[in-house]
Amino acid sequence: MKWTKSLIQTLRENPGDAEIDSHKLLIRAGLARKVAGGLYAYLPLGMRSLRKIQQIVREEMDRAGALEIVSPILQPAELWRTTGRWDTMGPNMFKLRDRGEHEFALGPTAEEVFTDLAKSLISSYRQLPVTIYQIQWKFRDETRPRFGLMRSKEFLMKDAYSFDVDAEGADKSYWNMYHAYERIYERCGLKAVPVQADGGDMGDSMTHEFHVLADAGEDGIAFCEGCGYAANLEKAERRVAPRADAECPSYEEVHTPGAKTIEQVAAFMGLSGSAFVKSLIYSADGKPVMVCVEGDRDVNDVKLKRFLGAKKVELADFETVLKASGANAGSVGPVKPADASLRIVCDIALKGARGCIVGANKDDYHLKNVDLARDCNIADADFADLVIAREGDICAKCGKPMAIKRGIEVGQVFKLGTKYSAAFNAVYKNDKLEEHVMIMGCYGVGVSRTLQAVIEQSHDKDGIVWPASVAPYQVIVENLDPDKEEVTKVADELESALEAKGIDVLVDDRAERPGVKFKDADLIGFPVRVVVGAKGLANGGVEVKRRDEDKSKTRIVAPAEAAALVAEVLSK
RNA sequence: CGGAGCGUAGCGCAGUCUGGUAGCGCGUUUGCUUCGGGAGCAAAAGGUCGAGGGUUCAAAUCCCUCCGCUCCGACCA
Repeated sequence: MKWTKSLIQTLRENPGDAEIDSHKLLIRAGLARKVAGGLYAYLPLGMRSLRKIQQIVREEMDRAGALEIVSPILQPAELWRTTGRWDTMGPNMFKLRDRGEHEFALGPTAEEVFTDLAKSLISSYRQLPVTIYQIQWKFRDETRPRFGLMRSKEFLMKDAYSFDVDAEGADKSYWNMYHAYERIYERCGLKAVPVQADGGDMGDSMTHEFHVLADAGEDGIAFCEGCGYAANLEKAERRVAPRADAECPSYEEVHTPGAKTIEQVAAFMGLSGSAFVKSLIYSADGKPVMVCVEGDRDVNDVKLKRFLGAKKVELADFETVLKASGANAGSVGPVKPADASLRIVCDIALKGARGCIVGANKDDYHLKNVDLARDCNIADADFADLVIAREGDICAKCGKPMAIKRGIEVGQVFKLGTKYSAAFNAVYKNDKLEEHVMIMGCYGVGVSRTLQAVIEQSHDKDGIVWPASVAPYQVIVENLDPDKEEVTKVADELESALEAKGIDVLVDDRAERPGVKFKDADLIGFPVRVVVGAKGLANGGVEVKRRDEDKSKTRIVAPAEAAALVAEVLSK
């Protein structure tokens, strides 16, 4: 391929609306263009990389024994009503009607469609286990698309669904996909780490997210250096040393006019945040609950939800707060709330806490010298790990401190159990003609997000540094003198020789100055650059350099041997 | 959905406060000179100033309404 015929457009300046490096490079290198907020067109270069990632995913899925199909993007509402998700997915799903007023969704995922298909295709245990997948565009009405392809309204996802006769089989299918994912990311040149995640509505289901570590990542992950435990912040469990607080005298009221937040009260009283107990009124499936954590901690909604066994938890509205505690938010505390029957749950770190400062359940007042056991009505069983893990928290498994890093979620594997198959009555018959519900798993790879994650993980100040496996072209041949026939002849012959070896090559045949061409080559990030110029040819040959190596490593070789050298350099 | 900001040439921006009929850099086209890490000179093309309404002799600029985009937060299989 010749540059002058390739519609490649690079930009000298960063796009004004990009924040993170990978997003800037995506646009500057001419891989994609924004069409509207959260919607992108993949240009020829970006399309080539996207296809390479797809192909890796496809090969590894096939190798794992999964079967590729394609299902409609436009999905009928009735499938979603079967599981109740037409309503529970809420505004995250794009919904529309046809001219006959029939309702449809633009598929945000495809559990329903695949379960329904499996129901119609599978009737016997002899057909199981089976895993089906597709690589298809997905749609989510994100409230806030951002960071280019990282979070967009439309994205390419590989989604797979496994169907098994029993839990043991489902476990096998799960780990089969898990290992396929490890291979996929490795082949994409990505360091993706599996981390444990919360099963959400599926309770304690087994699930792992695959994260590419990057400061620009949207998710926090806790890592234990000691035992290798890795979990996202929603899930990460911590161990807490028992407190040995000294006994304190009876509590007393302190007037704290106008001080609402912990910081304000702390400043008012000249104390640090950790001496405080932060008390929040939550609504759990509509019922108010008070949640107490150390003053400088944040409540983890996911842990709270799981602990309470609730379907939905959210901060209560002001009315509920006032009714439950007797005060407005800012002066709420666990000592004698207005609603005497109010359940109070506490973070485990508060077990045995004495001498604390809490809200007085009376506007503009706090209490000091509170002993939670002595002064509050809290059940022993209502102490649990309820906060978001942070740097230095103690690993629940091994007792070593954990580190917090940021990650980009590029995939997830999930044991679904029978949630969907039961809703659809997707059953098989066993060898005794008895019907059983199939056990399912689902497995996603964000293909377009992976593309950007590669860039985020692999770039420098000059541009992208593509791994050879997913680079738009593996090699760029810089024809520095396209107006000189003898130079062009060498460049074009090299192009043919490389293509004959199955290597993607782009020939930069533009009548630009060398500096412009080198800058563009670095920006786009071709793994190997070959320079063909009159000056070089006169000095013995063409130059071969890897993008990730310094100029000083440049190899000079006779034109006839260049193709072989490029193949060798590329394979390193 | 709450808070903030921005919409002016393909891209990046100035001009808006204090109204007077649109400008800079990059890119594009042409010519000459250059030519190994984003060249120089000269010329040229390219704009419903986000949309609609209002005030005014006159609106990119002031007022109103709407739309779009971005950031922070909430949310996120």
